[in-house]
Amino acid sequence: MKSETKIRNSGCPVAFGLDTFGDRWSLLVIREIMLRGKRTYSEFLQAEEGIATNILIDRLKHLESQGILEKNRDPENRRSFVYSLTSKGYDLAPILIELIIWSGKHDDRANAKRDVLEEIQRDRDSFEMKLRGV
Amino acid sequence: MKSETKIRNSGCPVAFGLDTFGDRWSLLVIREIMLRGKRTYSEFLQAEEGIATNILIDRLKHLESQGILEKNRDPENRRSFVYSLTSKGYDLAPILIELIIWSGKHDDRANAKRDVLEEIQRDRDSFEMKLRGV
DNA sequence: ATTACATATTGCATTTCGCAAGTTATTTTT
DNA sequence: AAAAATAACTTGCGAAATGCAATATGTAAT
Repeated sequence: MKSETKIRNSGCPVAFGLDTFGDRWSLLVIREIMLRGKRTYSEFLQAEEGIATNILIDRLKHLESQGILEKNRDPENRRSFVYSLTSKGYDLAPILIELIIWSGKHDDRANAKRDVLEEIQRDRDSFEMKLRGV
Repeated sequence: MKSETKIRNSGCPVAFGLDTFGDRWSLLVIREIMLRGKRTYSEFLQAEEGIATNILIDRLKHLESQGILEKNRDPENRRSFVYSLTSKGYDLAPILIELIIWSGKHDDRANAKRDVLEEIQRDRDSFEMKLRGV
């Protein structure tokens, strides 16, 4: 996990966030958990974007080391591990929501999925509560 | 600019946003413009994080091709170009704000800069207006 | 014409990524 | 108890992206 060693450490909050989860895959893993209820390594692998196994495990370890995810054995399936968001991880919900709003406004592809966007527009606060599992 | 060819195109708004500006440098360029009033190639190069020249020009072209930036000659210095945000680019303000809020909450380094965070907390809406140049 | 400045490009070593195959640990089936 | 199946990794290697230094191109001032 080399990516962890390279820290810009500029003190800027934007740079801090980018160092923590600002790569092409971390937010997709977080989306799988927060928006789609996925929890295990093999479920993340099935995501439509097709993440490679070594990249996935690298990101899971990184996010875990950053206190965004935590890993525990699945009590219902002893050979499986469950990744879940910490409160620090759930605090990413507003970023995810703003990302969805931005894309909803600017992605004009016909196949763009609009259901989540409409749900946000109806009631953003309760959508955020839902993401947080409250 | 190979990064442009690799598009996940999954239809998911999170993936769309990540494809558009979800690398380690794009948001830093946008920060330079939106939060620090920087406008030119050489100003971006001076950012504390130290972006390489080839990466910078790659990202500028990419963001321009995505309609987030536009490039014009500086009327006051005819040998310089000015990059500015389009309205699509300014719409990234809420994402930047949420990123700053998240980092402000979770970056416990002593040197983390808190002035911007406090300004957001006092009045988020007028901070966003300020970023948008309104 | 020369110099200086600003933007951009090129070459090359290093790092990361993506894909396929293999490994380890645990559980189920026979 | 042995074999098969499942889940979570790990490894190897070619391809792509990145970082750094040097060079090139275009514009303006002297």
